[in-house]
Amino acid sequence: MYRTHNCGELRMANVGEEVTLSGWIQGSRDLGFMMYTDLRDRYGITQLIFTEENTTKEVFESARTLGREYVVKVKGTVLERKSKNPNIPTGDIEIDVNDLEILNASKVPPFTIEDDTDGGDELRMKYRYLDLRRKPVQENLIFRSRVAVETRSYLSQAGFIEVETPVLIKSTPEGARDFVVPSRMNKGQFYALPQSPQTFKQILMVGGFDKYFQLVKCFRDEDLRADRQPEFTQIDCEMSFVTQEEILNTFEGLTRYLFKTCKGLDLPEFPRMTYDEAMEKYGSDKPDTRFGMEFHNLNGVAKGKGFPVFDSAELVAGINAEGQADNYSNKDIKKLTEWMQRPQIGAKGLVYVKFNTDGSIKSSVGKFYSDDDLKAWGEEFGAKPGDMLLILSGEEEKTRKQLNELRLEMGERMGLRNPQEFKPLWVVDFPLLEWDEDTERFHAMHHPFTSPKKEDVERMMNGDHETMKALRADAYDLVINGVEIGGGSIRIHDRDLQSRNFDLLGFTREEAMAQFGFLLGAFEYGAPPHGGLAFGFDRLCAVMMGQNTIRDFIAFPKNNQGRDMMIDAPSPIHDEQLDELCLGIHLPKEA
RNA sequence: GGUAGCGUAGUUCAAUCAGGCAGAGCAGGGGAUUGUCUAUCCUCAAGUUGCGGGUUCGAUUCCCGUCGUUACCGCCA
Repeated sequence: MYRTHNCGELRMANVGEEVTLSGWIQGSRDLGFMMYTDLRDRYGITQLIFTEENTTKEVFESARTLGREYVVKVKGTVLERKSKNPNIPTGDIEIDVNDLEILNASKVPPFTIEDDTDGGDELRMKYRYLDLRRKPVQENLIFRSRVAVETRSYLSQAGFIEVETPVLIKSTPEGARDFVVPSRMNKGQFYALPQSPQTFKQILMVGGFDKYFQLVKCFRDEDLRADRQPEFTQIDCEMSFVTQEEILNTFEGLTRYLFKTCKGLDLPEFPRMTYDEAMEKYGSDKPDTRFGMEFHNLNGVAKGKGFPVFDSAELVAGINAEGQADNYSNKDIKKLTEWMQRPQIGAKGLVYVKFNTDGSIKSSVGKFYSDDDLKAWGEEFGAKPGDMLLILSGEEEKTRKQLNELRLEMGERMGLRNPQEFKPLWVVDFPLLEWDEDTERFHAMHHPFTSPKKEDVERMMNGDHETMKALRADAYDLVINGVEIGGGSIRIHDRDLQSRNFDLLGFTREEAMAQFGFLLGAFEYGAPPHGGLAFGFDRLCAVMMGQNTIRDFIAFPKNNQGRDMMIDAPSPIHDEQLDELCLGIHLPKEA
């Protein structure tokens, strides 16, 4: 028997017991006449003690040969410690070892297996099996498991059926780039890995499974970020005979349940905000509502006073950094301005107005505006003495985007983005279509099966080009703390409306039939009204734990270049494999 | 595809600004140590400064290229 207990469970109550433990050597502290060794497994750390008095010479000498990460089995007696360690649960006891068996030696690991490791990202990924031994990574994966279990529990309880959908499917032109898989039996043809099980879950609705869910891997061949992996997991759901309202309530319920059971937290309200309002007040379709600092439009009070930059701008708008007037010297503001002018943000400049606590007003555009003018601005914001307005101007969409970055940065600097606080938000009424200037065609903002709002259907069937830009969809996103957790929509279940949507998206009838004929076909056999949503499962876990990278919630993640550093994938394949698939490699020529 | 940063001992970093013997913490080896707990003290070892080229009497440092990596922008229905 390798163990009678794990390394995290022995307490004072066990004193005197003969126990057997197995685990990894965390480290040793050799005091000469006696030696302490920490034995670790995923449950905790238990201290082993070897002394000249009580330990046989053979065992003691063997113990001195133990290196970090050796795997051992020990037998011994649980003792009460003379000096206790209040920092760990097993800190009151130690094991007086009388038998030590080295199960496996270990090379010296390339980084320390500690909570605060000295290992960089690259090493940690290459030696992921060592990184996985670290407590923070284990805690994240255990948390993820918990969230998965509770998700299944909640949705099953609510009558949802978990159905698996295929991973080898068909490439579709819309959306992200597909990962493709060559077919040996169908030479020259390819499967694609699903970007999401979208069409399958809709088919399941036609098939009568009126409540479907799945924890499912999705694949998108796009460039990566800290919160984006080429393969990721969704909580994918679809329901029949429901309105948007019922869907939002169902998944608000799921979200509340997950926070309650996995974090012990009761979430506050799930307010609703239209896409237009989010863009206007926050310049983002995923605003962080842990803090206010909403945009205020200054077109009315700032234009027509002779400041050419503002006069020629489509939008003049700003935020109020409350109480920051004294915290920002001219130098600080210059730095902030330079930060805003980085190519990633691309602001032309930044105007400030300080309402100093002594009642004076200071502004970078004081030359053009009287104190009374500036006071009028302050009134727009409800600014108090000590507040500082930060104002941008320019083309409307760009300015909003830049102001969003500024707002988030100021929120960060002012400590308003508390990782322990959770503010959910439904953003609703997304536009149905997005006009792409480059390709001169419409894209589906959500996906091509999204239904326009009922009141917009008539206009969609008959309207002109400009009308199409203004169509709203029954599409919604759940945002928590400025992170898009997931989204969904009511789907089109009518074949004619779906055809019209394909028309607008620039599909010919033939293309639509070739790509989605199976779905259009299904819609001719009594498709129920349906809708659904999907949550990014990895992201949800990260947000719940207040972290902004999803990598440590995935056991074997890929790096920025989409490489698995541990197994070193992707990799070339043998010529025989290529031949079998009738594939040739044509690398791009060097420039 | 782009922008920015990083690449130096097993590892995390310093030295690079202004070219002149490449240094520290941790990890590792050896020793000491009567209650440690990421022990402490002494000591030893550890380097193709990512790679290639250029400038220079001399390059870790400056320049060009390249590769790797991170964050972000584009992209991600």
